[in-house]
Amino acid sequence: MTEKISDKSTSERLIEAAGVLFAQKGFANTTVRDICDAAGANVAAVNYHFGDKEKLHEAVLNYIVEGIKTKFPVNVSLGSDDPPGEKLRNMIRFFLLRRFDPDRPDWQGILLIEQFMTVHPKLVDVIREERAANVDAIRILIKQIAGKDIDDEAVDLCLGSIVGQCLFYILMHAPHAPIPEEEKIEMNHENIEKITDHILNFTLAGIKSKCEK
Amino acid sequence: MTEKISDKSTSERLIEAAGVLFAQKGFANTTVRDICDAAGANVAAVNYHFGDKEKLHEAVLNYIVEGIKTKFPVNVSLGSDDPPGEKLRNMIRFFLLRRFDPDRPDWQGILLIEQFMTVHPKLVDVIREERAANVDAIRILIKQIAGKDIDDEAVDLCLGSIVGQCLFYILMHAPHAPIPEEEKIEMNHENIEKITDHILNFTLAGIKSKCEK
DNA sequence: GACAATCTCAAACGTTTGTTTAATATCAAT
DNA sequence: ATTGATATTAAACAAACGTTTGAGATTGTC
Repeated sequence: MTEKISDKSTSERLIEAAGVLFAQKGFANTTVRDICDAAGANVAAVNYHFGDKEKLHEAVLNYIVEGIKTKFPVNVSLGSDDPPGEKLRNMIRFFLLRRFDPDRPDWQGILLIEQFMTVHPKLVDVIREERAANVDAIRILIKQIAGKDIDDEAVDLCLGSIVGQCLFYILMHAPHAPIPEEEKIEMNHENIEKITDHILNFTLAGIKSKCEK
Repeated sequence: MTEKISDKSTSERLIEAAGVLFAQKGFANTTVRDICDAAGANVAAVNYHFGDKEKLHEAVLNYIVEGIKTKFPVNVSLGSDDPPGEKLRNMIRFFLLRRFDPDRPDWQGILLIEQFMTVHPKLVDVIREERAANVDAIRILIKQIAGKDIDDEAVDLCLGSIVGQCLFYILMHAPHAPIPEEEKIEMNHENIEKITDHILNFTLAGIKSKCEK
């Protein structure tokens, strides 16, 4: 009698085992035998529960995206009457937390970032929709912060600066990033708040300097 | 009699064909048969000239790195007596040009960026060395711009903001980035200058706001 | 032209891969 | 207890892969 690795169902164990391995070694370098071993399942389990390896991949990505979208709806604060700087701060913070949520296993964030380089066709639409909405929201906030005298080109440049600053922390924690481990900032709640404040203030100063010309 | 695809040597043609395909589909998804077909060579050519597929990979990466390091030595301007803002501008500009050099085929930049996610062991040392030198240089410039009253933590936050802003443009042009093609800014010389100036000014304002607290 | 070194070629080899098969086990409902 | 749907298993399959082989072509040198 063999010991069960966890009390979850086989398909759940497969999704989580696959997620860890995909994040670790990439989709192409992970074999279904690896996955099934890690999940304590038979080699045929992937095909029985998901059809094939590709569909398991889709299931893993959906599993992550669904969780993140409900927990961190980036647009949530836009309806309130907070000042635009406060709203911008919320968006920056959620953007970082989507990758570094301490309550979520790290492989989920890693896998999502990897999709920046090689997006899965099934995810393209979901990501693009969300992206378009977020980009529009940030553009509006930038205009509100800057006042009226800022042209669209300048708005887009500022948009790039905001997103870029967030991307830095996301990328520097990619598992194979060429950065010595000891130089990586630990992304706990305290540091995330600190970084969020920095990005916000840095950005506010940058935007203001933009319309004083 | 079969037509030669180019007048370059077989090993050169293999490196360039492999580079294009690796950038397009990734190392694992590219077969040596694909490479040899594209290079107009026999399947055995990879093994004859490089030993195996992995060593060809290394050869491709070396081929790119050597070219970039000699053409864009990021530290080159640090010795001069230009004002620190000017030096920072040069570093930003070179950082962007390393990826977007209009005189260099695009796959070279793409392949290098992909290494951010899954660094090849043979490249880790080269990249880390360069990175450490560049990071030190930028830190010094930030301190010079800020004056004396800025602590090390603040310097590192500003460093992240600078690198992040550059990364944004590099990442948004990854071949599979979830960004509609029509929204990508064309990275020609004119726009690179424009973006460089923006990042510089945005950063200068950000740094100054940092030491007025 | 003869020789040796270098290179190219079609064919085949041994593994690894994702997938399928058919038999067996599990379990709820009647 | 029997039945039928669902799930798991060991074994095998076919295709694709990186690599090797041995024979032939090409090239440079004397």
